[in-house]
Amino acid sequence: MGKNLTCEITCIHTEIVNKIKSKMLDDEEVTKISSLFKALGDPTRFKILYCLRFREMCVCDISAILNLSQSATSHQLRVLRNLRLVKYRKEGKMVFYSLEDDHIFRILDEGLNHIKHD
Amino acid sequence: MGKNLTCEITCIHTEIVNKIKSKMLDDEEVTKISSLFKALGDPTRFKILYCLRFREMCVCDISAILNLSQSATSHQLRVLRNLRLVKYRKEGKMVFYSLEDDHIFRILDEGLNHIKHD
DNA sequence: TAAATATATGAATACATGCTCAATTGTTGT
DNA sequence: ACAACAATTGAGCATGTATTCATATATTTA
Repeated sequence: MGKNLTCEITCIHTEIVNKIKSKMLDDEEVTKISSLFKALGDPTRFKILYCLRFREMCVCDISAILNLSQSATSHQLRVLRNLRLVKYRKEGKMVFYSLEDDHIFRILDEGLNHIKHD
Repeated sequence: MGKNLTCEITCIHTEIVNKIKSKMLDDEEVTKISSLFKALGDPTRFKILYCLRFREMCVCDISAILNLSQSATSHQLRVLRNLRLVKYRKEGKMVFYSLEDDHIFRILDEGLNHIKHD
Protein backbone atom coordinates (compact mmCIF):
# COMPACT_ATOMS: atom_id res chain seq x y z
CA MET A 1 0.00 0.00 0.00
CA GLY A 2 1.21 3.50 -0.71
CA LYS A 3 -0.29 5.00 2.44
CA ASN A 4 2.52 4.24 4.83
CA LEU A 5 5.43 4.58 2.47
CA THR A 6 6.58 7.74 4.18
CA CYS A 7 6.86 5.90 7.47
CA GLU A 8 8.71 2.87 6.15
CA ILE A 9 11.13 4.61 3.86
CA THR A 10 13.42 7.38 4.92
CA CYS A 11 15.91 7.96 2.15
CA ILE A 12 13.61 10.00 -0.05
CA HIS A 13 15.06 13.10 -1.69
CA THR A 14 11.98 15.22 -1.25
CA GLU A 15 12.79 18.02 -3.70
CA ILE A 16 13.61 15.62 -6.50
CA VAL A 17 10.57 13.49 -5.85
CA ASN A 18 8.25 16.50 -5.92
CA LYS A 19 9.84 17.91 -9.04
CA ILE A 20 9.56 14.68 -11.00
CA LYS A 21 6.09 14.01 -9.64
CA SER A 22 4.96 17.31 -11.11
CA LYS A 23 6.34 16.28 -14.49
CA MET A 24 4.71 12.84 -14.39
CA LEU A 25 2.00 12.11 -16.93
CA ASP A 26 -1.50 11.68 -15.57
CA ASP A 27 -2.94 8.20 -15.27
CA GLU A 28 -5.12 8.46 -18.34
CA GLU A 29 -2.14 9.26 -20.55
CA VAL A 30 -0.09 6.48 -19.01
CA THR A 31 -2.90 4.01 -19.58
CA LYS A 32 -3.23 5.06 -23.21
CA ILE A 33 0.41 4.86 -24.04
CA SER A 34 1.11 1.64 -22.20
CA SER A 35 -1.88 0.05 -23.93
CA LEU A 36 -0.28 0.95 -27.21
CA PHE A 37 3.02 -0.65 -26.23
CA LYS A 38 1.27 -3.63 -24.72
CA ALA A 39 -0.39 -4.26 -28.06
CA LEU A 40 3.01 -4.34 -29.73
CA GLY A 41 4.36 -6.45 -26.90
CA ASP A 42 2.64 -9.63 -28.00
CA PRO A 43 4.56 -11.55 -30.69
CA THR A 44 1.41 -12.45 -32.59
CA ARG A 45 0.12 -8.92 -32.72
CA PHE A 46 3.53 -7.59 -33.60
CA LYS A 47 3.74 -9.99 -36.52
CA ILE A 48 0.32 -8.96 -37.72
CA LEU A 49 1.30 -5.31 -37.73
CA TYR A 50 4.60 -6.10 -39.35
CA CYS A 51 2.79 -7.90 -42.18
CA LEU A 52 0.45 -5.01 -42.67
CA ARG A 53 3.46 -2.75 -43.03
CA PHE A 54 3.85 -4.14 -46.55
CA ARG A 55 0.23 -4.16 -47.70
CA GLU A 56 -3.36 -4.59 -46.68
CA MET A 57 -4.41 -8.20 -46.23
CA CYS A 58 -7.43 -10.36 -45.51
CA VAL A 59 -7.80 -12.30 -42.28
CA CYS A 60 -7.25 -15.54 -44.09
CA ASP A 61 -3.89 -14.55 -45.52
CA ILE A 62 -2.70 -13.15 -42.22
CA SER A 63 -3.51 -16.39 -40.44
CA ALA A 64 -1.76 -18.37 -43.16
CA ILE A 65 1.37 -16.25 -42.88
CA LEU A 66 1.47 -16.49 -39.10
CA ASN A 67 0.50 -20.15 -39.08
CA LEU A 68 -2.21 -19.31 -36.60
CA SER A 69 -5.84 -20.34 -36.44
CA GLN A 70 -8.22 -17.97 -38.11
CA SER A 71 -10.11 -17.52 -34.85
CA ALA A 72 -7.03 -16.51 -32.90
CA THR A 73 -6.09 -14.14 -35.69
CA SER A 74 -9.49 -12.55 -35.60
CA HIS A 75 -9.35 -12.14 -31.83
CA GLN A 76 -6.05 -10.32 -32.06
CA LEU A 77 -7.26 -8.17 -34.92
CA ARG A 78 -10.09 -7.06 -32.70
CA VAL A 79 -7.62 -5.92 -30.07
CA LEU A 80 -5.72 -3.93 -32.69
CA ARG A 81 -8.98 -2.54 -34.05
CA ASN A 82 -10.12 -1.37 -30.62
CA LEU A 83 -6.85 0.45 -30.15
CA ARG A 84 -7.25 2.00 -33.61
CA LEU A 85 -3.96 0.58 -34.77
CA VAL A 86 -5.57 -1.03 -37.80
CA LYS A 87 -8.52 -0.23 -39.99
CA TYR A 88 -10.52 -2.55 -42.25
CA ARG A 89 -12.59 -2.59 -45.37
CA LYS A 90 -15.06 -5.24 -46.45
CA GLU A 91 -15.07 -6.78 -49.88
CA GLY A 92 -17.68 -9.46 -50.22
CA LYS A 93 -17.08 -12.16 -47.69
CA MET A 94 -13.61 -10.96 -47.04
CA VAL A 95 -12.28 -8.27 -44.74
CA PHE A 96 -9.08 -6.47 -45.58
CA TYR A 97 -7.01 -5.00 -42.78
CA SER A 98 -4.37 -2.30 -42.99
CA LEU A 99 -2.40 -0.04 -40.66
CA GLU A 100 -4.37 2.90 -39.38
CA ASP A 101 -1.70 5.53 -39.93
CA ASP A 102 2.01 6.25 -40.34
CA HIS A 103 2.73 6.59 -36.65
CA ILE A 104 2.54 2.85 -36.29
CA PHE A 105 5.21 2.54 -38.96
CA ARG A 106 7.56 4.78 -37.07
CA ILE A 107 7.02 3.05 -33.75
CA LEU A 108 7.69 -0.34 -35.31
CA ASP A 109 10.83 1.03 -36.91
CA GLU A 110 12.15 2.52 -33.66
CA GLY A 111 11.72 -0.88 -32.08
CA LEU A 112 13.55 -2.55 -34.94
CA ASN A 113 16.35 -0.02 -34.68
CA HIS A 114 16.70 -0.80 -31.03
CA ILE A 115 17.24 -4.54 -31.43
CA LYS A 116 19.59 -4.02 -34.36
CA HIS A 117 21.82 -1.95 -32.08
CA ASP A 118 21.84 -4.55 -29.36
CA MET B 1 -2.78 -26.06 -34.76
CA GLY B 2 -1.10 -24.78 -37.87
CA LYS B 3 -0.72 -28.21 -39.49
CA ASN B 4 -4.11 -28.43 -41.10
CA LEU B 5 -4.62 -24.78 -41.89
CA THR B 6 -4.23 -25.41 -45.58
CA CYS B 7 -7.08 -27.89 -45.51
CA GLU B 8 -9.50 -25.77 -43.52
CA ILE B 9 -8.96 -22.46 -45.22
CA THR B 10 -9.44 -21.93 -48.91
CA CYS B 11 -9.32 -18.23 -49.58
CA ILE B 12 -5.57 -17.86 -49.34
CA HIS B 13 -3.83 -15.70 -51.93
CA THR B 14 -0.81 -17.91 -52.29
CA GLU B 15 1.53 -15.49 -54.03
CA ILE B 16 0.93 -12.75 -51.49
CA VAL B 17 1.26 -15.12 -48.57
CA ASN B 18 4.57 -16.47 -49.83
CA LYS B 19 5.92 -13.04 -50.61
CA ILE B 20 5.13 -11.64 -47.18
CA LYS B 21 6.27 -14.82 -45.46
CA SER B 22 9.69 -14.35 -47.02
CA LYS B 23 9.82 -10.82 -45.65
CA MET B 24 8.75 -11.84 -42.16
CA LEU B 25 11.26 -11.46 -39.34
CA ASP B 26 12.55 -14.63 -37.79
CA ASP B 27 11.23 -15.74 -34.43
CA GLU B 28 14.25 -14.61 -32.47
CA GLU B 29 13.93 -11.07 -33.77
CA VAL B 30 10.21 -11.02 -33.09
CA THR B 31 10.79 -12.25 -29.55
CA LYS B 32 13.39 -9.58 -28.92
CA ILE B 33 11.37 -6.72 -30.22
CA SER B 34 8.11 -7.73 -28.64
CA SER B 35 9.87 -8.17 -25.31
CA LEU B 36 10.98 -4.59 -25.59
CA PHE B 37 7.46 -3.37 -26.27
CA LYS B 38 6.02 -5.62 -23.60
CA ALA B 39 8.30 -3.97 -21.07
CA LEU B 40 6.90 -0.57 -22.04
CA GLY B 41 3.41 -2.02 -22.04
CA ASP B 42 3.11 -2.17 -18.29
CA PRO B 43 2.03 1.15 -16.71
CA THR B 44 4.39 0.79 -13.77
CA ARG B 45 7.42 0.08 -15.92
CA PHE B 46 6.47 2.83 -18.32
CA LYS B 47 6.29 5.31 -15.45
CA ILE B 48 9.68 4.20 -14.18
CA LEU B 49 11.27 4.78 -17.55
CA TYR B 50 9.45 8.06 -17.95
CA CYS B 51 10.89 9.26 -14.62
CA LEU B 52 14.36 8.21 -15.61
CA ARG B 53 13.99 10.28 -18.74
CA PHE B 54 14.60 13.33 -16.57
CA ARG B 55 17.42 12.09 -14.38
CA GLU B 56 18.96 9.12 -12.64
CA MET B 57 17.22 8.15 -9.43
CA CYS B 58 17.48 5.79 -6.50
CA VAL B 59 14.98 2.99 -5.93
CA CYS B 60 13.53 4.79 -2.97
CA ASP B 61 12.70 7.94 -4.90
CA ILE B 62 11.20 6.01 -7.75
CA SER B 63 8.90 4.11 -5.44
CA ALA B 64 7.91 7.35 -3.74
CA ILE B 65 7.07 8.99 -7.05
CA LEU B 66 5.05 6.04 -8.27
CA ASN B 67 3.46 5.45 -4.88
CA LEU B 68 4.48 1.84 -5.13
CA SER B 69 6.07 -0.47 -2.59
CA GLN B 70 9.84 -0.65 -2.66
CA SER B 71 9.71 -4.36 -3.32
CA ALA B 72 7.44 -4.04 -6.32
CA THR B 73 9.62 -1.25 -7.66
CA SER B 74 12.70 -3.38 -7.29
CA HIS B 75 11.05 -6.31 -9.04
CA GLN B 76 10.15 -4.15 -12.02
CA LEU B 77 13.60 -2.61 -12.12
CA ARG B 78 15.01 -6.08 -12.44
CA VAL B 79 12.86 -6.71 -15.48
CA LEU B 80 14.12 -3.49 -17.04
CA ARG B 81 17.67 -4.36 -16.09
CA ASN B 82 17.46 -7.80 -17.69
CA LEU B 83 16.25 -6.21 -20.89
CA ARG B 84 19.11 -3.71 -20.69
CA LEU B 85 16.73 -0.80 -20.75
CA VAL B 86 18.23 0.67 -17.60
CA LYS B 87 21.65 0.63 -16.00
CA TYR B 88 22.60 1.26 -12.39
CA ARG B 89 25.40 2.50 -10.23
CA LYS B 90 25.89 1.91 -6.53
CA GLU B 91 26.62 4.66 -4.07
CA GLY B 92 26.83 3.39 -0.53
CA LYS B 93 23.61 1.72 0.40
CA MET B 94 21.81 3.30 -2.47
CA VAL B 95 21.48 2.23 -6.08
CA PHE B 96 20.93 4.82 -8.76
CA TYR B 97 19.17 3.80 -11.94
CA SER B 98 19.21 5.54 -15.30
CA LEU B 99 18.20 4.86 -18.89
CA GLU B 100 20.61 2.62 -20.76
CA ASP B 101 20.77 4.67 -23.95
CA ASP B 102 19.06 7.22 -26.17
CA HIS B 103 17.04 4.71 -28.12
CA ILE B 104 14.72 4.32 -25.18
CA PHE B 105 14.15 8.08 -25.26
CA ARG B 106 13.08 7.99 -28.86
CA ILE B 107 10.78 5.03 -28.42
CA LEU B 108 9.06 6.68 -25.47
CA ASP B 109 8.68 9.84 -27.52
CA GLU B 110 7.16 8.05 -30.51
CA GLY B 111 4.62 6.55 -28.18
CA LEU B 112 3.83 9.93 -26.69
CA ASN B 113 3.45 11.42 -30.16
CA HIS B 114 0.99 8.72 -31.04
CA ILE B 115 -1.40 9.37 -28.17
CA LYS B 116 -1.19 13.13 -28.67
CA HIS B 117 -2.44 12.64 -32.22
CA ASP B 118 -5.36 10.50 -31.14
C1' DT C 1 29.92 -6.05 16.68
C1' DA C 2 25.22 -4.74 16.66
C1' DA C 3 21.57 -1.86 14.91
C1' DA C 4 19.73 0.66 11.14
C1' DT C 5 19.03 1.32 6.46
C1' DA C 6 18.66 0.52 1.16
C1' DT C 7 17.90 -2.81 -1.96
C1' DA C 8 17.13 -7.47 -3.73
C1' DT C 9 14.90 -11.88 -3.87
C1' DG C 10 11.69 -16.07 -3.44
C1' DA C 11 7.20 -17.81 -2.69
C1' DA C 12 2.44 -17.18 -2.93
C1' DT C 13 -1.62 -15.18 -4.73
C1' DA C 14 -4.82 -12.78 -7.58
C1' DC C 15 -5.67 -11.28 -11.97
C1' DA C 16 -4.86 -10.73 -16.96
C1' DT C 17 -4.42 -12.77 -21.39
C1' DG C 18 -3.87 -15.78 -25.64
C1' DC C 19 -5.47 -19.75 -27.61
C1' DT C 20 -8.97 -23.37 -28.75
C1' DC C 21 -13.47 -24.99 -29.55
C1' DA C 22 -18.14 -24.38 -30.74
C1' DA C 23 -21.52 -21.60 -32.40
C1' DT C 24 -23.02 -17.38 -35.05
C1' DT C 25 -23.28 -13.67 -38.50
C1' DG C 26 -23.15 -12.09 -43.01
C1' DT C 27 -22.13 -12.75 -47.93
C1' DT C 28 -21.91 -15.31 -52.37
C1' DG C 29 -23.37 -18.60 -55.72
C1' DT C 30 -26.45 -22.25 -57.17
C1' DA D 1 -33.99 -20.83 -50.12
C1' DC D 2 -29.90 -23.41 -49.25
C1' DA D 3 -25.15 -24.70 -49.01
C1' DA D 4 -20.49 -22.98 -48.79
C1' DC D 5 -17.48 -19.82 -47.03
C1' DA D 6 -15.03 -15.69 -44.54
C1' DA D 7 -14.99 -13.71 -40.45
C1' DT D 8 -16.58 -12.78 -35.67
C1' DT D 9 -17.73 -13.87 -31.05
C1' DG D 10 -18.23 -16.08 -26.31
C1' DA D 11 -16.87 -19.50 -23.06
C1' DG D 12 -13.38 -22.17 -21.03
C1' DC D 13 -8.72 -23.28 -20.02
C1' DA D 14 -3.91 -22.93 -19.32
C1' DT D 15 -0.23 -19.92 -18.85
C1' DG D 16 1.88 -15.37 -17.51
C1' DT D 17 2.59 -11.73 -14.59
C1' DA D 18 2.36 -7.79 -11.07
C1' DT D 19 2.00 -7.22 -6.47
C1' DT D 20 2.52 -8.46 -1.52
C1' DC D 21 4.77 -10.53 2.32
C1' DA D 22 8.64 -12.33 4.53
C1' DT D 23 13.31 -12.80 4.37
C1' DA D 24 18.11 -12.08 2.84
C1' DT D 25 22.12 -9.24 1.46
C1' DA D 26 25.04 -5.40 1.80
C1' DT D 27 26.49 -1.04 3.52
C1' DT D 28 26.83 2.49 7.00
C1' DT D 29 26.91 4.17 11.66
C1' DA D 30 27.07 3.85 16.66
